[in-house]
Amino acid sequence: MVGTKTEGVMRLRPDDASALTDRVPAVDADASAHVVPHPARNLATGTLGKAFDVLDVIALSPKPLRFTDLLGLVDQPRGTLHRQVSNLIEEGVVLVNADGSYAPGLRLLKWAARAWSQNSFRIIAEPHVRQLHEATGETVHLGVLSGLEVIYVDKLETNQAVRMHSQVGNASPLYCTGIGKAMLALLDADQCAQRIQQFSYQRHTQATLYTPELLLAEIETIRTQGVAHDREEHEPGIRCVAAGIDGQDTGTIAGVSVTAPSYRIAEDALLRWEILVRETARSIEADMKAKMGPRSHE
Amino acid sequence: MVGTKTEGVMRLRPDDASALTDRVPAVDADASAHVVPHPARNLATGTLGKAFDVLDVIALSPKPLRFTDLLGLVDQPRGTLHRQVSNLIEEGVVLVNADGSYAPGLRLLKWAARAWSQNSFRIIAEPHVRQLHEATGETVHLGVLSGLEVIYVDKLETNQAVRMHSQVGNASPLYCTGIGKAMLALLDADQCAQRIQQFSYQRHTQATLYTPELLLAEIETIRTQGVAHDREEHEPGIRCVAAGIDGQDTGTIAGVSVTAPSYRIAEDALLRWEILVRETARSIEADMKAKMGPRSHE
DNA sequence: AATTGAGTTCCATATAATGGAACAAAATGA
DNA sequence: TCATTTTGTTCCATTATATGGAACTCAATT
Repeated sequence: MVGTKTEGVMRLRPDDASALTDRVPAVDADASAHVVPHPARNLATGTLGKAFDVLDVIALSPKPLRFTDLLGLVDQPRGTLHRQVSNLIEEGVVLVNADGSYAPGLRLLKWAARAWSQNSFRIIAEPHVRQLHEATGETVHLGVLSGLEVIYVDKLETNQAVRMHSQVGNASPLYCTGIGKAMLALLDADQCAQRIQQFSYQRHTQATLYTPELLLAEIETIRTQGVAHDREEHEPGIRCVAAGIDGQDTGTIAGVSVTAPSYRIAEDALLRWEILVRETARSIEADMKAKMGPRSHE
Repeated sequence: MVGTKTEGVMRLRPDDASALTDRVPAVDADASAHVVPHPARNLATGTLGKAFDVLDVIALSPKPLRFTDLLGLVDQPRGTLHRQVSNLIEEGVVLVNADGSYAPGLRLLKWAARAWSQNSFRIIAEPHVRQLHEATGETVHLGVLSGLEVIYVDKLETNQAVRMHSQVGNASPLYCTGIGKAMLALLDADQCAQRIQQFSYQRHTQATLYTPELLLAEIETIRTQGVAHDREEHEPGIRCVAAGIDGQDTGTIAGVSVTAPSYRIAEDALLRWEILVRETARSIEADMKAKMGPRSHE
């Protein structure tokens, strides 16, 4: 019986990419960085795949899209696209704004609330993540590999703020985040290489590893060290230490990390984190083995 | 409508209530919902509708379902259902647990995070909701009408607890919640009557209005008073005062509420809340009118 | 070894999605 | 103001896709 005592609680926050606080200047001052399409899209197989493809474009677009905008982003004839969107609207997963632009619908919230609260990996990992948070006193993330991205499923913030935010459900690229790189290092050569090819690299900061070569070398290092560092590669001024979690026969690949602003991190803290984060990852793996068992198929 | 008891251990929530009592409401496999936007479920139109129907059953089930369980809940032949589920899995919206049971997938989180953060109604309502929270010092909910349910899109809790929880995305029935009843009172006679017929009533508490007649009378009262009361009709010991929000030509029907445990509510507070909640609803409506404009099409 | 139950695959058929083109409705602009 | 373009919507013969009954595999049970 895995996770019989779920806390049906999900916290969402507006997409504020900053891993840390609101004081981060946000690199995306230049809109051009954001305009870049949607990196991790499925190759639409079947009717369902195509519909989700459209939903993806609508949901993941940084700006509201109207019909013609969509038409430019999705490779579909007008009539077809129109019907696909109509269906999505009728199903409540897409809604139409006042100006005719589309947005993802609230029906998705309901599904997601369940997806989060029922997720057995997250449930198993939670106590370990909390322990890491208490041990370090810094922000801790828990993320899961999904395609070319890491999807965050939990976050414990250094609670200095009055309100506690979370960015559950937000996604980041693999190549410029600690958890992302740690997960890549866990994949077998093929899987890893394949993804490294597919990324559409962007220099989020000066330190971003923005070529397959740089990334491959980094991942080699991560493999030997067992931890990954994000040295302000995603957000300026933000560092993190992460470790990958290999779900083995459960099929889950995930990661944990500790994050903090660079100026606050002492050398010895960094070392201590490496150990703690690695231990946390190992504990979670052990717990998964004990509580989840092998996956039956696929 | 939710355990605001901060003791953190015995938190009961709509979702996991069934984890304890195994009466299993068994996913309302009822009904012939037609005209309503996206009804609870059923009458799957097109391939997409059928797929979402399956997803709904998987996501909304109180207990993990394996293939044969699903087969009993969805009206589809084996071969068909198998392919539908396979497609959902391939698309990442359904995942397979270790024991072969299905669960909603994490891809939904990403969509939902966007749906929430982009939702213009929620954005407009937020400052008003926060103001109400500050004025009352009690838990405040913001919910939107979706089919036969209210989906909560925001929640400000009385922050006595260390961790702040939210149940964004959770859904509750219309007939036994303050916001739900307030929204019903806002609908035109047809829409209202239609839903009142479709509900599958359950006596959540002693006070639950569990027949169409009781409910209709209540709604009449709500119409004249402009506020709805939840007198421990959903959760024992929990009361709330709610007001409906009529989005007019935006098509949105929503509601706000103030919630607290019965023992803590003084008579004068109740009166004060009625006024504050109603004012909040009116302010949100005004803001919507100003900032959203009419919807272009159905 | 025989039997049941759960899950998966196959494939002729029916059904639903497709997409080009014609149509309607706003927005533009001269 | 009316013509013109842009944007969104509908139609329908064609084609691709989903359908579902049946046969099959693989474990558990007896």
